[in-house]
Amino acid sequence: MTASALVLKNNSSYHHGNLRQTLLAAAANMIAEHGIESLSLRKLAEKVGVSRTAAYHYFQDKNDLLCAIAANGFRRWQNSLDKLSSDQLTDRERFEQYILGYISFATTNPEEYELMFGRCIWKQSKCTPELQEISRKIFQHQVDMIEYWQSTGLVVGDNPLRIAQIIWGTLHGITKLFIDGVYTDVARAEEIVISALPMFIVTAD
Amino acid sequence: MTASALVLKNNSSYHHGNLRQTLLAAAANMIAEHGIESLSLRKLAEKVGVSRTAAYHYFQDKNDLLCAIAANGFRRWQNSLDKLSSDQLTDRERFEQYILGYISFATTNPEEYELMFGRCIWKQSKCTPELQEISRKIFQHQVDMIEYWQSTGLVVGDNPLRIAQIIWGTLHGITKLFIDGVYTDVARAEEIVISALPMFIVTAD
DNA sequence: CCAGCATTTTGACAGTGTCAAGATTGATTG
DNA sequence: CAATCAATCTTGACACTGTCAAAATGCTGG
Repeated sequence: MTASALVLKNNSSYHHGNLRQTLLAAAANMIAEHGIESLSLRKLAEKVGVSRTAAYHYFQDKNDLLCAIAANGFRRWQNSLDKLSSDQLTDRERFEQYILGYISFATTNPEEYELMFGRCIWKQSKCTPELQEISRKIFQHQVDMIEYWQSTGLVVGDNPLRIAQIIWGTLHGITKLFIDGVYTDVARAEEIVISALPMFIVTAD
Repeated sequence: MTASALVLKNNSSYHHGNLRQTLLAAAANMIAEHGIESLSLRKLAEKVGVSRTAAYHYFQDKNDLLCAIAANGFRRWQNSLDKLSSDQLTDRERFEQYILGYISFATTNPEEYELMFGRCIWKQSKCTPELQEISRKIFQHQVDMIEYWQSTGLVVGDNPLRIAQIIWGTLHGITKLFIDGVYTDVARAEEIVISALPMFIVTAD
């Protein structure tokens, strides 16, 4: 049993402490450091100081664990969005901050982003009900935001859903070209997306 | 040795015939049918009727095989682009056909597209020189096309490279949201991208 | 104190990529 | 034509993976 495991252990009642939280935190760390594909349940168990199959009492399988991490990611993204609405900004400033915040979130947590919006979870429809719920809520929230900006005349187009899909698609695409390594210099993502802004805004700069 | 292996075998000189081509074709089929992540060298070998490690004489490792498949994909995409240039079209028609062709290519060969533009190959810089070469050429070709359309006043913006990156990002993003399963109805990809067209074209419809 | 239950471990299995060493076989050369 | 050679393919082995069944552990309520 490692020292770090002992540190994480003492705050709760049962055998190992709250293993579920510990596993989630450790897994998120490992993913952020070494990428999704190099996370194995066995290495995770060893790092936490627990047996190979201990995680199976809290997660149905590996996919279930990944969904839980993704759900946490959506919660953090939700917080960013909430903080954005509470800031005192003009509509235009808020729109720009939304765009920049999206890129910032994705590029500073690329592996978490991949988990949230990538094929790993969504492709084979192995999406947890919890994840389904929270992600659907956030997708809707984003559509609502853009619909609002459109209704005030800030954002172009006449079909609210469509323009929301296009803007999201653009953000997602530029983001992924960078974090997947097709483009190498991640720092440029923000520049590019700023250049794209005028295409979405009605009044020219 | 299975019957299908015998069929594939007789056309060439050596032991198994041209195993390299056979492996590439079979692997591409398996990937197209069941997805990248469910392709294993062992299942592939069995399907071709050959031993587990036979492929290692033609490919350094699994990644090398995937790169070869991706390179083939780029060659097919290159052909589409060449065919597009030879068609007798106005600039605007050609631009629209390029956009639609991109979506069409990606949605009819989603797994190949994922291989060509996804993290699997590019992320850990395990990109073959051959793949590096051909992909770089095509990326440049696409940038050149958009630069030309911009020089004729068809496409918006003042920085050619930037607008090329943005257009590609939008295409890539919308594509990936669909083929990764975040959006479920792939048929809608084309509609969305058509709605996005006016944003890139100078004169309104 | 002990029965029961939540929690964790051990053992096992099938599957994976890949390496080292051996077997096969078509081509080449004496 | 036969012996050698090198290209080609197979066998054996290893470490690693996810996951299941069964056993062991240890806290908690009666």
